[in-house]
This record gives sequence, C-alpha cells and structure tokens, in this order.
Amino acid sequence: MSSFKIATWNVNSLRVRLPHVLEWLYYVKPDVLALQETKLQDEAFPAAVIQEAGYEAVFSGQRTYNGVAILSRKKASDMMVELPNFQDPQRRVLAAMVEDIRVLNVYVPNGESIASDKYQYKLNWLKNLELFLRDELKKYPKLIILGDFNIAPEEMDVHDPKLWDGRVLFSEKERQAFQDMLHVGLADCFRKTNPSEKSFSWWDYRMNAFKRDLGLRIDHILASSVLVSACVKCYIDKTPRSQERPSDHAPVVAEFIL
DNA sequence: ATGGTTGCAACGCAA
Repeated sequence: MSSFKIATWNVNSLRVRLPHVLEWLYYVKPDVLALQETKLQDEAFPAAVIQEAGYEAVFSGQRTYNGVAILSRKKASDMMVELPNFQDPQRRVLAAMVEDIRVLNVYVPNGESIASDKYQYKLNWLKNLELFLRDELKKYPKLIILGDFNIAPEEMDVHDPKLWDGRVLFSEKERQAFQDMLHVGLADCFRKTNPSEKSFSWWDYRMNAFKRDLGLRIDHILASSVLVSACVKCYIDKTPRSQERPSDHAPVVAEFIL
C-alpha cells in the first residue's frame, strides 16, 4: 500500500507564477502536478529550476497562450501532445505515463460565449477528447484525466446558478459533454469524496470575486473506476489564491491509496 | 453596473 498524490493547477503564466509553484510543491509535495496556461515556448520552460526542486518535467507549450506541463517525482514516459485526428496548433493536451498510471493533462478551450465560434470549437474539441478517452481507457485501466475543463458540472459548482444559467462554462451542451466523458468510465474525485461541498477552483480577477467567494468549480480530477475506489481524499487548496499576485485558479489535489 | 482585472507584448486579444 502506497500513497499517490496528484494535483492540477492552471497557473496563468508559469513565468509569473514559478515562485508560487515552487513554494506550493515544497509544502504539498505531490507526486504529480499538471499545469495549464504555462504560456511558455518549450525553449523557455524552467526545467532546471524545477529539477532542483525535485521534479522531472514534460511540457508542450507555445508563445502567449495555452501550454501544458506535467511535473512528477519520477520521470514520465510515452508522451502524447495531440488528440488523434484533430489537428490543432493550440497546445492543450499532454498525456504521459507516470509510474503505472496514465496521466492526461488537459486545458479545455474556454469558449468565450455561447454565440462565439470558440464555443463550437470547444464542443468539437470535447467530442474529440471523449473519443480519445475511450481508446486510452482500453489501453490503460489506471487512468487519471485532470486539468482546467472550463465546465462547472452541476448547480452546486456555481456560486449563483441562476445568474450563470445558459452561459459559457455552465451551458447545457458543455455540461452534457462533461457527463459524456464521465460515462466513458470516469468519476469526479472531488464530488465523489465531497458529495455536497460547495467549493470553487476559479474566481474572476475582477469585482473582488475571490474575497466574496463568487467562483466556479471548473478544474477537475477524473479517475477510472479502478482508481476512484482508491481515492481517499480530494480538496481544493485556496491558499495560493489568497497570496500576492495569484493565478485566478486554485490547485486541486487528489490522494490515492494504491 | 454589458463593467471590471490580469498576462502577453507592445495593440488589442484571450480569459
């Protein structure tokens, strides 16, 4: 029996948030940390500094936008950076093996608004992710998909469901796409271990949203059935969000006894 | 309150 701790964090620029990440790794010591919105080209990724902190890194980045990375105590292998049959210059996917677990880090498109072309891109992207997940689950029964899904699954995941009704991040089609992913054979670790807790993982920078706790739960850790039953704890760590110059997202952590 | 804040990059775009 050993403990395995995995986390996801949209850092909104790893260049700006590197000190926050290093401090957080020091205190929380996860086995794996999946990052989104690194906003760094691969040549600029701070692999050496992260290695000094005791973590290996794999990454898929670009200038200005998007970018994903997986930090892990043990070196990751079998990396994939594209959804099959879906050409996309946006760096949003990073799958890798860490120990004997398939880790799939995603930065799902935001969608902007339901009238936007970006909303259609988001739905199409999610459909392709679901197809990829079906194949991945066949290959890897021990699978965790985590990241910024940009979807609040249920009313309980939104500070004001009436206000957010029909809006991007909480629209029917996005929520259905999220359920479709679960039906492939996954469960939401946070909801599984905290059936009625109203906690958020993202708060807008504006309007003092964090202080007023006007947030959404859009960052998730989903696990295959073998792993969900081994998940003993899942929580959102609000500490970094309350610090100076924070990301607008908080890290989400899941612990497994395997 | 159709605003507001942040990051990138150097103006407006994306979130």
